[in-house]
Amino acid sequence: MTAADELSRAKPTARDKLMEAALAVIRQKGFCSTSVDDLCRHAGVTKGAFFHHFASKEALGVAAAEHWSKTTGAFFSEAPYHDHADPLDRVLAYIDFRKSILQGTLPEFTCLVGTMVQEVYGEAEAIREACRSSIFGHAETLEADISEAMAARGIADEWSAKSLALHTQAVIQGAFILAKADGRAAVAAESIEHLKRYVGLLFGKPQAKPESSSDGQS
Amino acid sequence: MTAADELSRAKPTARDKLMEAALAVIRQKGFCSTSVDDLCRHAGVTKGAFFHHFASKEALGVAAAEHWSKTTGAFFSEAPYHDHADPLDRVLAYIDFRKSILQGTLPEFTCLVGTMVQEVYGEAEAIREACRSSIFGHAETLEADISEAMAARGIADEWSAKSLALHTQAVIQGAFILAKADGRAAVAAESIEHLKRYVGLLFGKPQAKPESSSDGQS
DNA sequence: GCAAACATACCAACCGGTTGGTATGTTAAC
DNA sequence: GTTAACATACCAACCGGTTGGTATGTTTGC
Repeated sequence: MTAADELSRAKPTARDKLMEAALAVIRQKGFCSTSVDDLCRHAGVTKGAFFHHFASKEALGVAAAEHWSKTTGAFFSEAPYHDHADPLDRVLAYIDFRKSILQGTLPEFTCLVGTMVQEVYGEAEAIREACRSSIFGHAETLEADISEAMAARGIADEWSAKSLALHTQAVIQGAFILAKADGRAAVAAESIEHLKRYVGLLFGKPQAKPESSSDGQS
Repeated sequence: MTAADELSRAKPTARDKLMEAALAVIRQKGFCSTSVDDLCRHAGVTKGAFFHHFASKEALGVAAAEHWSKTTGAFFSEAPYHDHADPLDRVLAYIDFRKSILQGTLPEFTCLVGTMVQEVYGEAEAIREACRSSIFGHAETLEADISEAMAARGIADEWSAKSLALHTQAVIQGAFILAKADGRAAVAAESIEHLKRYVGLLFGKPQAKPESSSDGQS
């Protein structure tokens, strides 16, 4: 039995509890408004434990961004949108999936690293870089499907697979901001629908009613 | 001579200086990381002056959002993109304009209210509402042109002028986040290009090379 | 096998500095 | 001479971070 097995199975360490607390509290209150005491209280650990595991609050921010990348990476890699045979269908299903997970309260579905990087990009370089890596890394998981879809349809336009992948992330991040401003998720869902329509138009897919997407082969 | 004339012309009051400081400092450091002392120092006024004009830091945040609405509202209403005869050209020119002002450092061209609302949406209801009003109000200035363009082309799809106007703001806000994460503006410009391509495709505009846009009439 | 030596995980109390905010002036305009 | 516009001095609470210390392994020498 490895150490990692033991950690993940039975007894969560103070570090584990602090990571979980960080995702929840920072998404609700933001990074700056979240004090170290807040995190310790929420995690049920003491300040001594906090600074045993993290050299500073900024170090926790970096760790939280990396933890976010890991957990969301696993979440998306196991999601069902990869099952489509056609690469374009996979991209469109990804967008549908992003829309479908806009459920619950705002802190539950908004993005930790998008929130953090907006706050600290100018002050905490290490956090900025960790957030960049998370967002751009996630975008890269889309790039292959987009490239494949472009090749299958002989598309070689003025836009690249990479830029379209990043654009999807921009739309999603922007949708979160509008949702936070509006206090509800509906406006975010509509923006993601526009994104899906855009990708469909780019690849010459006939515009269909959003309800019936069963005949996915183009 | 009105009071407003006097304010804007000769001697800026402590309030004016604090508003100007708020735009600069909050866009650089974020709302929470900006202390009242920071603002006073940057504005060259004392704390007494601050709390003479604002009941609290939150009240300054609300005032800053309203000031932002006012100044950017004037900036955009005077911008040249309104000059096109065709309403679609006005919308496309607006998007071009948004792309063209991605100049200088990040705090210089990013959005104050988009930054603030992401930080405080759950904690400071008054600020959230002021930011919402700023973003959604700006989107409304696009709605008329979009509606007109839809009517001129007989478009009545599953999407509304309002939702497209809000989508443009989502893309722009999301582009700012990616730019902050990346530390450079280029990624934002590419996302805004995607937005322009989307609007063009929505309205059946033939996709043209971005260089030659002289024959704007469709 | 077992104990000394060391490492890890965690805790309660505390520290100096900063925070938003206040109480009490002083100055200048009408 | 009253009122709005500022300045000075100050406060209690909170901030990130440090301290000395304990409990519980883990390794190593013999």
